[in-house]
Amino acid sequence: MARRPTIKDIARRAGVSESAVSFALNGRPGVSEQTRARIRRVTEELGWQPNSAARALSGERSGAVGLVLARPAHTLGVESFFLQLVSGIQEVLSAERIALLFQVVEDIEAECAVHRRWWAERRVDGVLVVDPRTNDPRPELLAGLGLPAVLIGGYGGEGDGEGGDGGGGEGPSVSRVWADDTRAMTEVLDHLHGLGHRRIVHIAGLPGLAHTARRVAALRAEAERLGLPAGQVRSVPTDYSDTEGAAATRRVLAEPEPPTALVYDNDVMAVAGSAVAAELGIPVPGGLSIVAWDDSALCRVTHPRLTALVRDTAGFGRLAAEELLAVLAGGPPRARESELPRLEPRESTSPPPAAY
Amino acid sequence: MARRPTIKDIARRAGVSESAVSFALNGRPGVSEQTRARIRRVTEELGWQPNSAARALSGERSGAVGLVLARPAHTLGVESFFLQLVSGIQEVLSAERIALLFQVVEDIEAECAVHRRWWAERRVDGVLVVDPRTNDPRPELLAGLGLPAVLIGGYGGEGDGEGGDGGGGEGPSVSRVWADDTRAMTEVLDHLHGLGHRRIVHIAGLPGLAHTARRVAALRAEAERLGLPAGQVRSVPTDYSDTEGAAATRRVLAEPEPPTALVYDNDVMAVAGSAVAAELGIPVPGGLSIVAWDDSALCRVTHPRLTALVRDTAGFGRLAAEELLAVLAGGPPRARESELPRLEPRESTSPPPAAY
DNA sequence: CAACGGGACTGAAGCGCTTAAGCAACACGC
DNA sequence: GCGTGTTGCTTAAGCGCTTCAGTCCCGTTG
Repeated sequence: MARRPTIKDIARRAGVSESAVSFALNGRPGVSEQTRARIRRVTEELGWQPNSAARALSGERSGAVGLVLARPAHTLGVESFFLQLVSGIQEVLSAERIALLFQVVEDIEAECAVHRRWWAERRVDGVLVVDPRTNDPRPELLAGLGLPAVLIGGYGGEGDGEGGDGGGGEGPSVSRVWADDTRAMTEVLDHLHGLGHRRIVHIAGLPGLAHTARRVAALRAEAERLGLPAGQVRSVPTDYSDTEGAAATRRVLAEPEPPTALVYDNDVMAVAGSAVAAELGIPVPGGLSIVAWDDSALCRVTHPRLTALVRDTAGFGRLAAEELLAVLAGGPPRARESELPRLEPRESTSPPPAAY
Repeated sequence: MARRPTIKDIARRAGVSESAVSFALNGRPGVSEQTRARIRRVTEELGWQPNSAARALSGERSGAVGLVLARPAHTLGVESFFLQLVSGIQEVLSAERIALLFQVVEDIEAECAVHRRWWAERRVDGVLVVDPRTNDPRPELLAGLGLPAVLIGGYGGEGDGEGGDGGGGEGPSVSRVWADDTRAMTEVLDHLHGLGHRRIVHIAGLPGLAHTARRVAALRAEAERLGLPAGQVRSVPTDYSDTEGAAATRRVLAEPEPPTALVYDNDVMAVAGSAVAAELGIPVPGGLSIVAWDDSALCRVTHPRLTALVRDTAGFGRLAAEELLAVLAGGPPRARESELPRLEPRESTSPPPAAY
């Protein structure tokens, strides 16, 4: 086990003081180019890397950011969304040598506790917050702690919210990156309506999540605009799991006037739903059209392949990480919109059955 | 933004020295029970938490462990395995207030670089290593750095390997937790053989991974024992992706004498394969039996539901985390076996078609 | 009754780094 | 010749914690 060199070792070898080394390596003025070059050479030779703890202790920066995933264990795992997001986030972070602390917890209370702890322990310089909710306690908590944060998937133009901080009323009080679910949902509905569908059910995700609320609202608004009564076009809530997705599908398909098209809030439920249709002997898309929100391998492995709303999840993660870096650098809170999800038509959508 | 209290604040409020506080809070002797109680009370009041950087700097422990996932981006995401594993790991770690640093990278060289960096920066006290390979460079690297590690999914009783360290030749040179893939594969094959299948193809995962090699070897050995020629029972490699899983399925089903049963090395490929069968009009299980290695929601959402090898992945994670804690506490390297994967028969397996 | 032992606590150093302040050497202008 | 900068470095303090070597006081003991 090799001993790790410190700046003291570098200083000795280069014949200068420790602070000269620190200045040189951090690109600050006060060292001649010549000396700087020599110090850098010695550093290379010794393979020195800054001790993160020492840096954190003096520099007040831990060089790490945190991300908590609050999901009940049974809904974990089958979502492609998450790892893609993380991999995008890390592309940006690791270029800046920032580490990612990751924690999985059961619920949002536990998540808040983790944030408090990280803050108190000075473990992280900032956090990324996923799955924003309606009445989300987290922005307020984080603002209170002064822990820089970026909300991933928040916003819908709903204003600066929690008040106080900003003063002016201009811009959001906490940074966010978001996708325009409202417009995406509108487009999906228009697409299905254009194909001739009039009875459409949206198998929604967890009701408490902000984007679920926005999709539900968008569906209702667009249905109204198209003159479709609420009984024919509506949303039903689930917990995102395959189980509830399948159950909801079974339920609505058993109605006297079943829908001719289903829009699922994630890929897992869409696949589960298409299996239910197969089981019931309902042909897809002949007897039922299916759209999945979020694309993944899943949508491509079913038969027929599922029409899906594709988005660049890794890109979304990159955007979020960039935004967090901007906040850490002292930038003002912003809301940045990612590109609009794109509807990728595959074999699971077609005009409704003629009988209708 | 509240200022975070330090032991100095506690010391002042409790009327003792900082070192008394440190002793009291760390449960060391040298403080009376009375004083200790008082210090604890003040600590509670102030809501103090140790500054992790300061602790790391003096105590030589960072209070964090690392986990790197080296996967090309396109195979990321649809695996339930991973998040389940992490959630199990964290159940154990967070009870000990140990943070998890998580990093996703493209390949194993990048992973090694991350380990080196974490070590040099003293970011982590130890690491968890997933996806062990044949000729894996990581155990040697980590042993060289003196970075405590636990291999997840390694071993098969292949001995202590890399030599040197242990001296005695007793026990492995690095800790591992493992599942007995060999026996599991044997059981799967026996099950299929018992049903009457004689032509069986194993759609394997990445050839470089140690457990793939073990499963392949186990398949061959058991086929031999059962007197089945290598042409009839064999493995074909893939990269675990749905695409290659589907392609391999298509390929073997197009052969003049196609297999009557397929064993997939993960759930995603199994689902993709069952979609290919549907597309080709081959009934499952009537015309083709399918077994998935690793269960997840996926296996339950297809129609028919897939017979799968179930294992307690979160439990596996817990075991790994516990083992890492043991290593950090100075324990000797051990190989701990997790419970044997259990074959959960569902509707995708049956006797082969009578025609055969 | 002085010497001793030990429990309870304090002081100070040190982990590896950053950074404010200090200082020597030199150039410049008047 | 002397102030006034500048440049290029050093010294020292400090981040919050741990830990080791003392110190002090009190009860024992020969």
